[in-house]
Amino acid sequence: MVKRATIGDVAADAGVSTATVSRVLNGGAVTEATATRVWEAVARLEYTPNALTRGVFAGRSSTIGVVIRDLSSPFYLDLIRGIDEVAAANDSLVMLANTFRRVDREVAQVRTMDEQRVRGLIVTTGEATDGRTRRMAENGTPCVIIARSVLDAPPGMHSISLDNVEAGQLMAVHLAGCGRSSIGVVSSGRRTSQIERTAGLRRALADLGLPLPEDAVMVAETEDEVSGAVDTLLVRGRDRGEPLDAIVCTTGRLTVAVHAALTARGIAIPGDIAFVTMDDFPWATALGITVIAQPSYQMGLKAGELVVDRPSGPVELVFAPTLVARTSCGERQKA
Amino acid sequence: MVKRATIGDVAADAGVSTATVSRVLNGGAVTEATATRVWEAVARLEYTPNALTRGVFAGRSSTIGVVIRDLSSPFYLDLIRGIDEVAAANDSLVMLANTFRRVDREVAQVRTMDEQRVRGLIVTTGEATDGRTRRMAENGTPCVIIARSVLDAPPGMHSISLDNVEAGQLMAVHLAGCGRSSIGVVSSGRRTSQIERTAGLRRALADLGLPLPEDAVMVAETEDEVSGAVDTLLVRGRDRGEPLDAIVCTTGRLTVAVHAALTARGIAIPGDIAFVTMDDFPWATALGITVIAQPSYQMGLKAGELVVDRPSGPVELVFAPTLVARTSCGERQKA
DNA sequence: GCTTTGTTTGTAACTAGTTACAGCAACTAG
DNA sequence: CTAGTTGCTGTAACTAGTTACAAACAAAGC
Repeated sequence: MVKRATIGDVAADAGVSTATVSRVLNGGAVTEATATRVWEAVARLEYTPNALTRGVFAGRSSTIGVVIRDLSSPFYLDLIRGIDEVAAANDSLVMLANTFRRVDREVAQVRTMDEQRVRGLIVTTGEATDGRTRRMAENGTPCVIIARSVLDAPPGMHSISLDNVEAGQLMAVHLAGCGRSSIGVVSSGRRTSQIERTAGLRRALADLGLPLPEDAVMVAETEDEVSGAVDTLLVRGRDRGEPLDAIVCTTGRLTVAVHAALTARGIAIPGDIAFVTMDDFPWATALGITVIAQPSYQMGLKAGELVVDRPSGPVELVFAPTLVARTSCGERQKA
Repeated sequence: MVKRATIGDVAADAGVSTATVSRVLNGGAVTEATATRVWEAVARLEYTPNALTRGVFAGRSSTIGVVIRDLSSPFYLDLIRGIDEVAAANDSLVMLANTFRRVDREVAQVRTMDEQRVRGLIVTTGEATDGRTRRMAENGTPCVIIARSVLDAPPGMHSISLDNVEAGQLMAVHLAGCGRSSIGVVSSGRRTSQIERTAGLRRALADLGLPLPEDAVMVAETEDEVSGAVDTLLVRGRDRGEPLDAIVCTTGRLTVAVHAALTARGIAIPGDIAFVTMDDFPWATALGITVIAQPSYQMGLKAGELVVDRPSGPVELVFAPTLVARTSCGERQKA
């Protein structure tokens, strides 16, 4: 095993002090002749500076930490792409952690990010990590909370989210416009985003004279629970005397499962039942699925900028959703 | 801005030396009474140890570096999940970099990973980074090259790849079994994996008495080039007097584009043309697309283990592909 | 009661860098 | 010819930890 060259080795090889090598590397005042000799030594010894040591002195590393709940969601993928774009433009790297939707791992990974003294932290975690991110913000590490807003955020603690009420309303108006009136909802749980989307949907539906009964909303935590939830929705609609003519899914994570549950029962989309879901994805076009799209790449860009630019106060950004109409709600095709 | 507590602050607060605090934190010999006082000080000051400083002393950090060419591919997503699994079990984090398929960024990011003194590096880059990864391996940083093999790898430099020839052969046998004889191939370029898959396909086809002409293979570097490539393939087949009855895509990255090109032309799958592609993905079931699946999660697991376990010699692992038959090749359904 | 042994703790050196400050040489100005 | 200024370089202190070594102390053995 070959030992790595240190700045001391380079200094010895070039016949100067470590201070001078450091100055050459970081652009201080040095003679051109000295600089040349140092660069030659760097090349000869294949010197690669130790970013950890640099980080120790600077008080923080140059990497941006990102904690994601579920890497498989296309929303997060585009978000990361946006962050990565900003990171690359600022000589940063992205340190990514996936929590697999487990709270204990969220807490552990945010702590690790803190230990790593990340330049900034972008998280999609729940409230369990708020204590630490708050403290990190106070310690001078900008933190960006994605997909929910934060009460009484201290300076340096930001949030980026979607206007979820608006997302629900867009769905309601679109479904009503397509002549649907008996709607079932598959939601994914207790997160604020889910509740707001359902609330927006319900309010807009009510405004259109189409009340959404409480029992027309089913919660499915995992993909396995989706099939049963869809069944229940179908049965309840029939019992109510208003067989379902539309299914709304309030989370992109369960789109595949809901779609599979419907087709497995031989239900035609949109023939029998209309289908709208959250988050655009590559195959939505091929499948003709109408979705509410989030500007996830833009959100990632903004998150990265908040980390790099370090605005003084807490910043709260809310992005507008857009409806991408395709064919899954029985949309009339343009002639 | 509140300054972070250091080990010195904890020591002062507990009335001991920094050495004792370090011993409490890392499990050295200390009285229970001292340990209690130290832990109380840690809690009181909300002390978070600096992983950078630890890394300086240890000579390396505890994070695993991963450089990915294209985060949007489901193959890489599962690979990362596998790596992350091993990382989590070993108190590591994954530091991820996306190169957006640009060689200059690959080189820069592998260098940054080296500067960060990652515990190990897992890359899906091209040959341009081999010089550095070789050197890193010699310096004691295990490197795992994904999706291609490496000639004369030094100790600590490993490779994990798919049996690409076998993948091509599986496609050939399956298509022939479905009664297809005139096959067009959309490939994505000069990478070894692509060439091997096409070679395997051609060889197995020839064995079955179905030669694959040179001009039945089109290269599409980007998604934009796919539509034109498919057109050319269609025209050439017709000119040859053997209109295409199957299209093979040798990269998962272009699956969406090839599928879209086919459906945009009103070509029915599998009615008019059969379709097989690489890499399984969530929507493949819904769409009935037959694929050659890679055990990407397992590959990630192995990659992570090579980093953590540091076997002495160079290890070369080749995984077997499996064909997941659905309906896109006109498969006979089981009764 | 003294020596031996073992445990706990502190001192100080070490990791690989950065930087404040001082020193020294060369050049300019009086 | 000397004083002041400027520019380059080295010394040494600093970052926040870890650890080898030695010292201190108590308990046990003789």
